[in-house]
Amino acid sequence: MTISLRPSQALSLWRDAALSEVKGGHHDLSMRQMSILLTVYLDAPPHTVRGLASRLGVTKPVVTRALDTMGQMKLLTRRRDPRDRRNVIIGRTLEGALYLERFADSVIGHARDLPR
Amino acid sequence: MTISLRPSQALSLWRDAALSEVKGGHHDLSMRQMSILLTVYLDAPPHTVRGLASRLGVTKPVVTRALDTMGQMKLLTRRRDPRDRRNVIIGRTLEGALYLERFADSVIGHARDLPR
DNA sequence: TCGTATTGTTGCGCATCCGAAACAAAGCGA
DNA sequence: TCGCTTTGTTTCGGATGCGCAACAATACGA
Repeated sequence: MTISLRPSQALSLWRDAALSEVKGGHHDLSMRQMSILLTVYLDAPPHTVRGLASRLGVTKPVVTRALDTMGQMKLLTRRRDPRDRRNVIIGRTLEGALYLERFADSVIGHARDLPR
Repeated sequence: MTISLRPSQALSLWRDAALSEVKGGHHDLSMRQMSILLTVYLDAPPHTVRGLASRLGVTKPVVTRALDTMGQMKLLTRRRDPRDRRNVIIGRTLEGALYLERFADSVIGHARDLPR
């Protein structure tokens, strides 16, 4: 499946979706945080701090802090790996799933009526 | 022109583009900041603080501070309106245009090879 | 000219973030 | 058991963000 976009369409799509998010008064996540959240929900588990850090090319403290914030927002969870208690397993939440589902719908809607 | 996306494709596209941005070590803009930047570059000028604030549904200080930050990043400029010196006109820069051009290419590239 | 409205900025107290380094806890090999 | 490694968190100083309210500068009508 190939989806063709022209530059102005790509930017319009991003702007419209981000704008809906802002106007909706939801979380104001940075690109780093959004990358982490989406990776947790799109890639196969398990997810660890170390894994996410290397996947994103950022340091571990960055991931730890993003988990602090988004954990407090109930967008994901943290728990110790019982098999290797050094690891922390990052899990999904119902709230996070609903948030991304709604976000995806927003992107889809804006993609549908993009200026030609 | 109608572009059809399924939810997982919408999220993958956003994730891949955001991830490239993060891994590229560029600016870590929030959705609010990105909305402002894109609005300035996509909508017809002139752009004012008040106009952007109402367009985004945020307060004026939010816009002022975003302009502080992105102005320092050279992504846009501020100058007084000579006709009504209460107004501040927000302008584009070469650097901002290049940044968004590159970003658009990234989105396009990821949209092209999206999983079916 | 004088009062009032409009525009953008700043001050306040507080929360979050950064990178780098130090750190505690857990696993593991000899 | 005793280092050594690995994992995630915390600390540090400093930057940035927030909402809300007060503010200065400018415009404009009576």
